[in-house]
Amino acid sequence: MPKPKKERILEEAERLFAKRGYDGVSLREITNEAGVDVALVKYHFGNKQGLFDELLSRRAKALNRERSDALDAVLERHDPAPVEEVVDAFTHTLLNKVVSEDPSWRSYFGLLAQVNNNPDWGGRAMSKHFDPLVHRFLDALKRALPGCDEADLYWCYHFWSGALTLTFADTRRIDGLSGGLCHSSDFEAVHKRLVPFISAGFRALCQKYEENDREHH
Amino acid sequence: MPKPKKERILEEAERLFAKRGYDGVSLREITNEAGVDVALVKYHFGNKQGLFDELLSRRAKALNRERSDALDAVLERHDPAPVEEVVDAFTHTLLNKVVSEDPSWRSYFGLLAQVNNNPDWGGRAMSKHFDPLVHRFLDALKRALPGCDEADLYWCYHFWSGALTLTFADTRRIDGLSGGLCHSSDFEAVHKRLVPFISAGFRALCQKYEENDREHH
DNA sequence: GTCTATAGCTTGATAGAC
DNA sequence: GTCTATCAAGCTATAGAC
Repeated sequence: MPKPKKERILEEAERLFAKRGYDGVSLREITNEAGVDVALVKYHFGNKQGLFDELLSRRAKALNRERSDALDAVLERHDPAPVEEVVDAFTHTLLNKVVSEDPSWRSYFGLLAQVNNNPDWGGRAMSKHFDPLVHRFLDALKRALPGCDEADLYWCYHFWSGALTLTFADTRRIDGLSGGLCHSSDFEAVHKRLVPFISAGFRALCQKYEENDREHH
Repeated sequence: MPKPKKERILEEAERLFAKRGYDGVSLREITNEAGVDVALVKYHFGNKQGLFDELLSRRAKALNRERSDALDAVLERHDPAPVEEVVDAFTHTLLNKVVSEDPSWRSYFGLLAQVNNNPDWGGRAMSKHFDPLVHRFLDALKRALPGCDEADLYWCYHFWSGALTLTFADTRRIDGLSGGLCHSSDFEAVHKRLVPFISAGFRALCQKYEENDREHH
């Protein structure tokens, strides 16, 4: 039994939008790749924007639940939890999906990279789907970093988000820059490094008191 | 004396491409905003891609020299220089231009944000214009972080680049996320926080030995 | 659900007059 | 350098048959 055509449209659209952005792909290209007729886009999704919105939201729900559960698991072990564990709970789920599962997740994150950096409507779209979850994580980080300034916390998340989405954009720039030493699509390498990098940033900006009474200037 | 039309095209193109990306803007929209005829694009730049390339390169040269000079100034004072000073020399120049000078620099950095996150040809374009400069900075950081792993260094730069360009994309997401506490276009606020954030990340991943013989585990 | 057929418009590009 | 005029191709969207 072949895949439903609606599903084929979604898959190809996800793949192509991730590569070239909303305006860089036409409906005809999507439907040609999917082997279906253009008119089906109207039938199933209303129009191009409707197709795109459907792409964004269909995976967001499951993803949010999964990451929320990951945070719960950390907080059950200890609350306040160490910065590293909270950061890892946020990032872990994404990078795991990219490495091991269904390759269409990779397209989805590429899509999010496009949206996150879109100055026109990307901010609103990201907020709509992910801000409630982000607030949960920032609350946990706030407890991990007592006395921290709220604005610092939000800016740290901003830097984190930028580092993460550039990774998912998979531009292959680092391949050349590093002379072949690193690879843009080596998400295991990122996984190993992103959590300590970001955690150190949070601590540097937001950690007002050392945990122990060790001497420090 | 009115501005040359060639200049007006460049200005409007920069502004619009920064907002909506290469495929999101038509030549007619650019030339309408500039109050000139479409055919002038062909005359001055050959075609749409030629116009875009000209936008990328015309400011890159001056920018690279300025940042290279900033690095020289730091290294003259001390080599190896502290991580913070090297990171600051890279970032300082950009953020200064955005805060105080000609508003078109802001458009230019918005453009770079689009390019840096473009999976299709963005990596190549960024490399072409900026990799030599980046290598100079990474060399300085390598000396500041003796014994560090090269791959770690490149990935740190990658995270840095993502954080910086999401800032320049100016998506206004942080405005809503923070409930109005932070503003996407508040580059002074970023300036204050980006350098310590990124420096801490570099140290966390790349610093193999403490500078003093202070006790640590 | 799926297709044919097409309307109506915009796109990038360009030849040629001035 | 600048404009008028136009082209061929592409686009999204949709009405209507099956």
